Amino acid sequence: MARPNDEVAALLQEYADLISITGGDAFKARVYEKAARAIGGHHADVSTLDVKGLKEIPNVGKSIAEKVVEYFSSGSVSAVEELRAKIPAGVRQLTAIPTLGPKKALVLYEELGISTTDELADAIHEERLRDLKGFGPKTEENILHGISLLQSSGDRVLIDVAMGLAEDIVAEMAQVTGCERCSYAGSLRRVRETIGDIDILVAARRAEPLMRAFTELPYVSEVIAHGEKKTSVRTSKGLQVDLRVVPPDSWGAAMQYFTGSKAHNIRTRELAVHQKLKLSEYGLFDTESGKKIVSETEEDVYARLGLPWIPPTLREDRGEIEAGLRGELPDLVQEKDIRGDLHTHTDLTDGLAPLAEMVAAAAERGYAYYAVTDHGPDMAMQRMTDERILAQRARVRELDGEYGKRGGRGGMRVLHGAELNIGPDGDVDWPPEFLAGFDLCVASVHSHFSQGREALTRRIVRACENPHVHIIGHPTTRIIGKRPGIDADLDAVFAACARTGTALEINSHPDRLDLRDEDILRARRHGVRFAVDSDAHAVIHLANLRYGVGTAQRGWLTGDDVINTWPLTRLRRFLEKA
DNA sequence: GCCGTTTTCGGCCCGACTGTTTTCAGTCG
Repeated sequence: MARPNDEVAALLQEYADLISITGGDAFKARVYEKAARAIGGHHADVSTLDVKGLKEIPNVGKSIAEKVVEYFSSGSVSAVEELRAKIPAGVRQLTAIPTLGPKKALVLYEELGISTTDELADAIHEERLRDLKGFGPKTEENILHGISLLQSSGDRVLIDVAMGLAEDIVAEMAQVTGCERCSYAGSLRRVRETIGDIDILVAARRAEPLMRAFTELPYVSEVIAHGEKKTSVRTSKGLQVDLRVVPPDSWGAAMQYFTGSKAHNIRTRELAVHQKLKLSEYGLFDTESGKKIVSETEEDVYARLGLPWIPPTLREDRGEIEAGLRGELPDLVQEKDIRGDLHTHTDLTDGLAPLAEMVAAAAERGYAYYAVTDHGPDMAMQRMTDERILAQRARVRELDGEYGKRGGRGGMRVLHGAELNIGPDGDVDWPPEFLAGFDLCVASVHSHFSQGREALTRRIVRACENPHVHIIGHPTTRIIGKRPGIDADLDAVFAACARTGTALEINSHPDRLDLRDEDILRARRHGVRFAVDSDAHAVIHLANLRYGVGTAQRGWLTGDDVINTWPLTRLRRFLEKA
């Protein structure tokens, strides 16, 4: 079930789209977009707010506040309904076709009555677009190509897939003569959970050799646009990659611009305008004289706008500008702050690597502690028994003895834990006296995802109330792009975690990233603690932690919010759940 | 439609590329 805030955000976004399509005031459309974002990201449930409360949300004024109230009291908004009556839903969907925007969509509907993708494809094949003003042969071709892209998914990809490709391209570009600096930017640098396209930025005096090398990369299947300053390609897997080449002395302004987000950039440019400045990817300029003020580093650009450097993971216009102006940006948790991983598997259950290999790899990462948490017996296919887990414990204690003495700072302590299964009624695998033998327990939902909302909520709250459960693993159980999160009352779960001293996991596996950033932001307001874990089932998965840390940053978490940045003595006190 | 250290009206981010145009509109990010 969608949050009320998300429902309203979708409705306002639809209204904004309909305003654009009907040729309404573009500024008005933008305001509705901004309000949609603000409401979608607002911490409080907007269905409980009155007009006065709603108006306190930025970019929500009287008119929009009244529409929101109207929506919750009557189930619809008359202004939206009026536009819906004029423009079939299919027309709005036409704008999902790349290269086809609101203006062309309206022409197609008004002149030819086209309101679906199929009708559009037919009309092109019947050459009925030939007489329309602004529609030439190339436009027809682009639309047909756009339709096929839309139909062959062309979806966003998981962050690890995009990161692998981006790091490869950056390495390739760095080899090209004349490349002075090269980096990825965009949503990848902001560590969004999925990536729609990859932005690569290069600083060089001459762009041409880089553009050529870029289009000649082996996995490029199509060149979408090819100009002096920008080239866009599509890879054989359908991912779009944009290369921008800027003069070396514009590097900072260009990184700031191409990192985005779009909403964040609009805010920074507005700040510039208010100071009689103009901000673009080439630098920060004085509006009147046109003279460049700064552009070499991001720090310079932000500083001249009166802001501290804002970490990319915060650049979503979720209050980071205001916090920056007040000097109250959070001191975000960093990957180097993580002292240990608290959720990992071995080949005793469904992991691939033996205990000793996982522990050795963890020590290699410089951890101060590391927990082994294989599945309990309730996950029947894992064939866990008391004997097997106790034998593993004995081996863990031996390894703890070995690794605890190594290294300069007291070595790495190896902890013995388990990943328990939260059953349909909130019970977990073993009785309390057996659970007491573990150093820590993660507990997760693995089945019965579609119980009712109340039952799901009660189930997880019960797990929190278990004194031997320390961390709720992958709390919503979503699989990105495959399975939605469970429909539990997350605010009730967050409150229970805060009350019982149970941490919420930020699972770093790229197809989970669970909790997600927006839920972290809400949970944080309840005073919950978090554990950023890899849930590694193989040695290479340990490195996924970077994505979990990025997600934690997107949830504005500091090191103090994350229990596995703490020294072991403080962590052990937390595990007592006193 | 929202907003305000140029405040209650008049602004509202900025630039690249493409296609259909002879000077610019549309789309995208």
